[in-house]
Amino acid sequence: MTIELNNRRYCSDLSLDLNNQTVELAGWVDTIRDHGQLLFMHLRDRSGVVQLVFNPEDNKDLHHQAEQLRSEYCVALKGIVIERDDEAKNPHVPTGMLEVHVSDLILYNKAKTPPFLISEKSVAEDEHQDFNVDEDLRLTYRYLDLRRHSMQHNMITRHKIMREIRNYLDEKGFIDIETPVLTKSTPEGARDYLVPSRHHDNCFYALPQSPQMFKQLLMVSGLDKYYQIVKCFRDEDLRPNRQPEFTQLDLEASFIDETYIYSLLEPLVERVFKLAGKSLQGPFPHITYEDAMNRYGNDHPDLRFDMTMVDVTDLLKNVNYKIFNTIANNNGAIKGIKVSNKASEMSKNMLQEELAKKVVPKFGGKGMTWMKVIDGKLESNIVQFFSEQEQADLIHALEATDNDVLLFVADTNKALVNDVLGRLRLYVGQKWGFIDHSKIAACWVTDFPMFELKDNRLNSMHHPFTQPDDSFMRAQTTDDFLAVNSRAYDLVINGEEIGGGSIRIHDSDTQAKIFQTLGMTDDDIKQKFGFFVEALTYGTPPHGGLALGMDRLVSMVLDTASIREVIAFPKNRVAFCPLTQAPSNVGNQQLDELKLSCVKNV
RNA sequence: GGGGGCGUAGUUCAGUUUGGUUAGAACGCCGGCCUGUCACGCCGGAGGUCGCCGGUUCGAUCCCGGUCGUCCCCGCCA
Repeated sequence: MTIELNNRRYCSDLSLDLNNQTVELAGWVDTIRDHGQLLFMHLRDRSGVVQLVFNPEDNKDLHHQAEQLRSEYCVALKGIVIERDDEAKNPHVPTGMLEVHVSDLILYNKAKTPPFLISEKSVAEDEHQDFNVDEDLRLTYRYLDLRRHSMQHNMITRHKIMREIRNYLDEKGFIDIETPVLTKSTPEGARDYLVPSRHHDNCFYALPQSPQMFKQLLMVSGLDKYYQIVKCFRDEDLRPNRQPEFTQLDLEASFIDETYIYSLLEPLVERVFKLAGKSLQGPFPHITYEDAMNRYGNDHPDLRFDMTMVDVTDLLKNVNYKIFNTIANNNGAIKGIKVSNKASEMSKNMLQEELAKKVVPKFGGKGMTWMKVIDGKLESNIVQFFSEQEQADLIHALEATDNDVLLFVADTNKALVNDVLGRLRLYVGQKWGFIDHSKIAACWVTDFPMFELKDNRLNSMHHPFTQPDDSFMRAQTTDDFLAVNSRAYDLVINGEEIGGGSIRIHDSDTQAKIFQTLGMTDDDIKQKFGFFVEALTYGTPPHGGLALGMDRLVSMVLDTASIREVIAFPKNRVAFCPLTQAPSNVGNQQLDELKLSCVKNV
């Protein structure tokens, strides 16, 4: 028997408009409910499920055939759409008002019992019901994991986001141009993945950490507006939200400034989140790097809640509390956050034993001081060391009112105070319900330092092609250079860095001085960036761009636990693919051709 | 590279505290019954190298050492 499938429909396309009509469907057996005579089944395809009915009174042979079916068997069928009786309708399933009375059935393939349950039962109420299976097992059988409805939803949404981005950038005049994957190793940044060359002895390609130099070369070429959704590779240790290969939206444009980038990206981000029914409005707030560090303790502030850090060092220069006094008078910092309206809920025991003694030390802090605001006065285990004036100053500085809790971190190392208190802010915000998870809070972080000290040497904070501010060409000393800001910007959403970019250097004098400042010799430059510096001398336009981490963005839009949920075939935590067993050994013949040999480490 | 957690049935987990006869549950799977189920129900059944190697012991899933795998935190990620 054959069933004509060119007009087949998806399960969730079925509606009462098709009542009493014949339809063709194809997919996998999702669930079976066998009543001995009447046999119900859910058929699943990528759109969802629909209930099939086999009644032996209608067709005994067919019913017998259907009784042989098991979960995950691949089938096609022909049947009539029938509206269910009212009491038999299932409001939890989108097609629950109807069912298909099957007349013809083809079994394409049986299936072994899968290593984990694929059916998600189509229970709409808790769509994110627990799917708790070891991730390596899921990755080993990823093709079955991807048969699950929620994974298909993730993949389909990812596709829609990519399509939205391409449409938008096309509207804006951007051209999609591919850049090489086999390319040149760059000395800066992350570790490169290397590919040995068979044609050139002792030579290696590197997989791109990003198409950075190529996209700038495209601007030299006059292509003007470029974008690409492209894989990038970095051989660093993995983290939950990090993969050795990941996808970036990479874009670059000429004759533009920061304002152009902001106004280009903001509607794009809005449209992307709108695909998942989430709204946010531009313009996104701007916050300088310095502000972000001082008020939030990191350069990727979570603006979904307030609780900003306040510096009270100057108020406590004469305080009797010895720890604070020493720190305040030795160039240290004392900073606090206000936990609004939680004094009655946060017990002294929790504040002291949990936060001060366990949580804060885990964040690298030496200690934490807490105070509660009760009847306009401060209460804590150390409040007697603070004068009335100092107490009033603290309440005023943190704009505290009754039932607030103030948490302070102090250290002679100012950067440490920002770091520890920033982490504490996030911890408290999370644990005590200050984060509104329905909210999308985006911002631009700007005015990054151009350089940072790394192993006591000047190092590019963003990358060496970033345009510095005007003070750079005058700068001489290390301190001068450290004071230079760059024209870089990061896009931060809900406390996560989603992307970043900069206005680039377009004249070779500035570029040369940057390389020089970074301690690179002429030979270094020539060998590593020679072609690039040369290119800058042929009429380079002013230009700039940005790259967005697409895996993180999609993961955020879909609210998944990790980026691996939005990547079809990810690597696991140790950069291994349990499905293909990559990376793996290769034969000696392959190694010989590459003139490589493995040094066994015994 | 440093620190920590975990590894028991196809899956998710109990059990190990205090070593002791036959290692359990739920779901899944197989068989039987069942005409309106949709987490169908009822009855029955199969299914285990307790990650691996070694040690202690009369005896090890349990204690100790090592090893492998995996997850988390820090370093790292221009």
